[in-house]
Amino acid sequence: MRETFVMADFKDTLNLPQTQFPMRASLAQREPERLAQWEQDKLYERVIAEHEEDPSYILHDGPPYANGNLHMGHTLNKVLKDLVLRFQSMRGHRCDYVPGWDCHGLPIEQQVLKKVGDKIHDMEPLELRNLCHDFAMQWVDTQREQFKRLGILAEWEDPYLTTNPRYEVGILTVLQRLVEKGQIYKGFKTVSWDPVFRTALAEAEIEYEEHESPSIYVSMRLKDAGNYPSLAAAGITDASFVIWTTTPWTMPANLGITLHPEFDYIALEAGDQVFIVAEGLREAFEQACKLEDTRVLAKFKATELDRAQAQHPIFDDKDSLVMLGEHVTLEQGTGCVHTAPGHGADDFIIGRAYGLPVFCPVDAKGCYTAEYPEMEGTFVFDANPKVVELLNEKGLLVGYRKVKHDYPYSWRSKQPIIFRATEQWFVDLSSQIRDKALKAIDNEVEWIPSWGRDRIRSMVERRPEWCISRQRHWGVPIPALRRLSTNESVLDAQVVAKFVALVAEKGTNAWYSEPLESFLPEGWDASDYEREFDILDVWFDSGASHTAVLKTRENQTYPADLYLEGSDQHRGWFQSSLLLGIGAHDATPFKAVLTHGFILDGKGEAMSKSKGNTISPLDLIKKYGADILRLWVASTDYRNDVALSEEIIKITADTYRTIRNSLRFQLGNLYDFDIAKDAVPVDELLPLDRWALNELATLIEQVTAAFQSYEFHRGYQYLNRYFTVTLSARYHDFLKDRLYTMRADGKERRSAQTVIYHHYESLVKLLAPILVFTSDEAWNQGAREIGLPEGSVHLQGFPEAPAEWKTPQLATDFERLLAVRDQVNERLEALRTEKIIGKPTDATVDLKGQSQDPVFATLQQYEASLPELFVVSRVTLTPDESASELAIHAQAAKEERCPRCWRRVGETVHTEAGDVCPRCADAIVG
RNA sequence: GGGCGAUUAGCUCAGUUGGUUAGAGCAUCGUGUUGAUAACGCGAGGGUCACUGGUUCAAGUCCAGUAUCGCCCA
Repeated sequence: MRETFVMADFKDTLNLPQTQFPMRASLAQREPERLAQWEQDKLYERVIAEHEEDPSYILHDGPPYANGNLHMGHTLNKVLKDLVLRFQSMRGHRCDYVPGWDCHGLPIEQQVLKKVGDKIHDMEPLELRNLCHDFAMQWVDTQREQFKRLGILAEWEDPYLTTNPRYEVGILTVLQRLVEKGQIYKGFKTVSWDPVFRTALAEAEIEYEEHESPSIYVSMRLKDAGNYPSLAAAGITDASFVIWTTTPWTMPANLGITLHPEFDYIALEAGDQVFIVAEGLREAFEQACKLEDTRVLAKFKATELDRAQAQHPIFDDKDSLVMLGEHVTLEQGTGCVHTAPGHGADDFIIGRAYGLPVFCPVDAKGCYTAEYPEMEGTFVFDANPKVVELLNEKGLLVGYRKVKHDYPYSWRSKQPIIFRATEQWFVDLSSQIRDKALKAIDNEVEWIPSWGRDRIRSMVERRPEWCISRQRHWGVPIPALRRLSTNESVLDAQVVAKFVALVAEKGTNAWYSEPLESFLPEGWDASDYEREFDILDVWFDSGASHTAVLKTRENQTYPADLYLEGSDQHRGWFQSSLLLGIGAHDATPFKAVLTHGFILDGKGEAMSKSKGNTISPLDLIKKYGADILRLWVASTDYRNDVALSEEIIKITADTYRTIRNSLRFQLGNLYDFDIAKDAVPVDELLPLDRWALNELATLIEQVTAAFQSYEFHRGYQYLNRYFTVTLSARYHDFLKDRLYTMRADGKERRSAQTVIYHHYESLVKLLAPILVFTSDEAWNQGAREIGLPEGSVHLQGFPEAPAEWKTPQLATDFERLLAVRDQVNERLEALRTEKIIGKPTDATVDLKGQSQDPVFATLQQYEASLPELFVVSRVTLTPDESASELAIHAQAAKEERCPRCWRRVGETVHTEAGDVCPRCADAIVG
């Protein structure tokens, strides 16, 4: 009872940590408060102002699509951008960051159409466009708040929106330049067509799903079979090609049969019929059509039948042309390929080579036109069974079954698409743009990681023409006119220019609302023209951002220093930006492109709503706080895909706690320290403190190098190891005795405090790009408690270690000492296990070694620091020239423990407060 | 099916131009402290470096193939 009282008494004489910096972060509650403060203080503007005179570093934001809540992909992307920018800013750059949104396009239009329902039929395009606009703006507002909540610093008050007239002018300026350079043409091509939305689709808008199709084998009679030598020689007068297709509805559009010029074909007798198929597919064909007892009557090369005629399967009065094409394969079918130039890309190409017309008796809705009167108005997928039945009735159906295969579906309508020849606008890549783009990819852009170059290169090399027109309403109108007298479609640079002038004032709605005359150049006859209403592909919108933003806003630069997006954008935005940049300005819009991977779940599988394994950043913020999410982002090697699970976030939160507590410990031990008055000059610091300062200098260099090369996860690892090992397990642990028990204003304690002060200041700044809320909180608390500069940490520069902090020799020496410490710890642990000691200060350590041994020599050199380093009560060093290696012996100290500092040093001095060791006596008396 | 990637302890990451028993932190287990205490220390266990084959005196590291996962395309 009495002893407890006395101990409590001494506790009051110690210099224990004191701070108001709370151990618990309560991020979910406190972050919004700090955010409000930043907004009130106009933090973003102040950061920019701080770097007004510095060289700029422009990261150009890729616009997310404004149609839903943020998901983890957005989070990863925007946090990475924020990390880059905050680091660059702190390193002395002016980083004007203009965030953007992609606001046009089918996904928005479709969602609006869903809400509108049937009313769409009596709605003017302008009315629909206005609804789409409102819809997009609402999501812009929502996402903006969500991005802000993540702590993303940006020009949120004036983002770029692809619907903004100022931006639309940029889009059309690019179009105008391309028109002027003759890089836009109208082509008649087979395109992927969404019959539900009645629009051509970009490749990016197509996905593949399992689909059940009828698989049919159809015979088409070869005309004048007896005229062909190989057949005649075998006495064949009547033979039929067998074609295979899974789209019976394209049979009416058949104009030909394509064979491979080098394959062997056979005339195969089956019952009373003779079929012509590729030899290599005979077995598969017989199996599929259940043919037995067949016999090969003749074998010949396809070239023999080039340009032969076959009977059209649907129209009795039409023929089908036999052609030769390399694209025919032996993978499936019969080697005789049904060719309908109006419904397939390969078909279109081979048909053009043979001079066939394009026959496409299917309209925009996917229904047969009057060109196939028997089924006019029938939707093609409904027509499939009817066509099959018709072929069966005509005796042409050789085989039939149903197959499941991957079939292209519309990205948005989720319905199967068709291929259909239509008139569309294209950007001409064939001549100049592609070659220049490839050169730029090779020579002018840094790709991070480096394989990005190969990836985008092969994509650009193989990319077909870029179809930029869409038959939709929600987008930037292509100001094309139809000349009635010639029925030609005209895209004229002067018209585009006139339109651009009106758009600046009234937005692109002008195309719908203004009189035709206002777009016509001098001398054009208004009665001979009418407007067309195709709109631009949204990839053109966003791909023009370099013109609409980088070249338009004064605080931006062309090219940008960095584009930073997911690796899917090699096909998307990076490519559209590059092609349009080259096309319009003959220059790449970016100096460097950094890509990140995708978010996967804890098992390494893609997150999707259908799998139900998605994690919402909004939920995580509510539960853990944005700083935890940001720390998680910083911890990942995002160049690959990154896994996310509740477990991973929890571990991240634990790391956060370690960091926070270490900062709290440092702050708490500086409560009576004034850097201006109490600082110990660097060259007078105790060796241990000098060592720690050198460690800090190394950390700063490591973290800086890691951040500079965008490897935040390496910075994270360095920081984490520093907090757990260098500080918590070592330096802080060494220091407790000195900080708590020695005289408050003594040089020993002030030496430690000096170094801790530098640590606190540097560490908070190092963490600032990542833990934006916590670092600011810690900085403000530091301003209150230890005299750090007032204001936000985000107005501070990134730390740089003064040369005098660096003492490589100490690092080498301490490496040796710490290795000995590890061995000492093992001995102490053994004593602890045997219940001989409890805390390390219950023990003393004896070391014996050869005085020549470098380790022993180092121990001798730092003899005075050893008890502190080992956290024991006494260390003796005994030279022993007979020892082969360093002998470490630890044992329980025999001495009484000082009731104040708990060290067992033996000597006691009487003071008014009680009997204590001499050092404590000095501390108490002051 | 094609292009580009990835695969090192339960988790996040290191592993230098191929060169000794593959490292760190977290997590786990054990334990100490109770003067960082919803905190901190100490110790321990845990990896056939996805798999198979090859090159080499020597391979986590180079080559080829396979598997799984991802992005893009067909």
